[in-house]
Amino acid sequence: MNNDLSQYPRPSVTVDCVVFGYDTQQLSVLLLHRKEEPFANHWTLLGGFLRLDETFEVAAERILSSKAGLAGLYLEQLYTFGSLDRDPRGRVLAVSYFALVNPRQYNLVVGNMAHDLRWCPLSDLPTLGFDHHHIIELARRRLASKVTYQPVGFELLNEKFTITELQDLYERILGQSLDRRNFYKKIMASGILKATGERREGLKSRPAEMFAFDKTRYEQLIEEGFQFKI
Amino acid sequence: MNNDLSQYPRPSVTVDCVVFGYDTQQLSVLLLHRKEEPFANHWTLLGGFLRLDETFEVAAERILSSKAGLAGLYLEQLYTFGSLDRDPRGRVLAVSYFALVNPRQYNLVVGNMAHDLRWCPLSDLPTLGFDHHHIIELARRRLASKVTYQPVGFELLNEKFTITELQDLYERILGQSLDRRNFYKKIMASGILKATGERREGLKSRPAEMFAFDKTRYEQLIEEGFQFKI
DNA sequence: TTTACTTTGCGTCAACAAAACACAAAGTAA
DNA sequence: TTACTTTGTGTTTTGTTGACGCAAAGTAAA
Repeated sequence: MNNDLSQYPRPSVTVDCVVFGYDTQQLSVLLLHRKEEPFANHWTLLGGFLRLDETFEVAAERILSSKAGLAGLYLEQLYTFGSLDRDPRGRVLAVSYFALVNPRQYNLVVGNMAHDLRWCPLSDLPTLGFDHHHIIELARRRLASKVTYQPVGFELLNEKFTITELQDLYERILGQSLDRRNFYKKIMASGILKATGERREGLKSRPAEMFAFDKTRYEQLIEEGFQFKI
Repeated sequence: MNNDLSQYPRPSVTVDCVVFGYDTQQLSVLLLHRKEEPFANHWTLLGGFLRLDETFEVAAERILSSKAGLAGLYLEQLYTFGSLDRDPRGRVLAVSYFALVNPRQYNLVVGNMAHDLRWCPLSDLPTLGFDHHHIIELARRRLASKVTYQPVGFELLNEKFTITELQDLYERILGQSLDRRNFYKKIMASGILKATGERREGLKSRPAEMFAFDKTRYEQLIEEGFQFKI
């Protein structure tokens, strides 16, 4: 290493976000329709160039806010992609993040570049630009593995939800069906939900009790060495 | 995004490697004593600037080879660090990798910059430059979690080893002691070891049988849906 | 108001996996 | 021989998971 950084050629670096949303019983990602080259008229993840005065997280928040009007999301670094040919313009690294959001709690605000912005179901993705298919696939796997040992899924639901709703979300994330009664017992026994007293009304059968994620209790349990697991 | 990359300021990017080694019943990392600023006379991870014509993996191999004479190691991306002040020279991102190596199988070749290069026990690390303490701590946790569901530890041992040696390695990685008999049964039942017929001689008690990791068999088992677990 | 139907909440039981522990066999050291 | 250490295998106890039964609480229709 040398003390003068300017003598080394530097790559461009983008921060690309895989924003997961869950609504009407579907797991989706937020995609943006590009107008400019490269990959004009292709769908891509929300991304942008990292500025030298911001961390990855700050860049991700700027990008999510300016391109979709989203703020304060759960964010986690996923992986950094660096193949030589992933961007036709030259050497561009992508530090990828994944985010979880409840689409009902935010209105999408399309940025001033006026691209089309849309929730696309994971089960039916369009052709994507760059290596974004690859990034989404990795994010999907990471989410599936994460959800089994950390209560992250709640970010995707309304504040109050029924156990059945929670189970449906888990089944979509994991891609497999779970026994309703065992799931119920497991999640209740974990102690991380608090009853709200309310019930989901207006359906054609017995109204289910609604619960909320008890973050304080969860942190307390973690302190005591408890391990969340589904 | 714009088609001309040159208009955006670009960060420098290094690839930094956490090389784990296990020998004489200790888990160590390979560290390099710096002579130049910044952090002259501090110990740091093996790292170097990414070149525009190489992937992270190629860069890691170049760095490990040129600075320590190591080649063909098990490599895995760990995390990308990007805080604003992690390098006093300016904005430098670090794409970190961790590597596993059996110190007995390689002779360290100190690079032509003639730094001091040393295996430092994880339990007794010196003060490190940059945020490398932080990187090592993350790598340590990742290795501990990985070793429970993937047979990666074998990279750290000789080709042939006894079950007791394997258990000692696991105990050091996990930081907890395991029941000898249960460990023995579990690892044998997994089917990923093949007997060599040889025995560890010259000790003061019953000679133990030596085994080798059966990679072919492991891949076959994975194919059948088997899940490795300790 | 009765009956049929759906979904919820809770319980049971068997199968399997993990943790705790007993012990003989195979070597070395005195 | 005897004492000692470590290895390889077995058994028992405990805990967890998966499969499934069923009454309770609601709606819809007769």
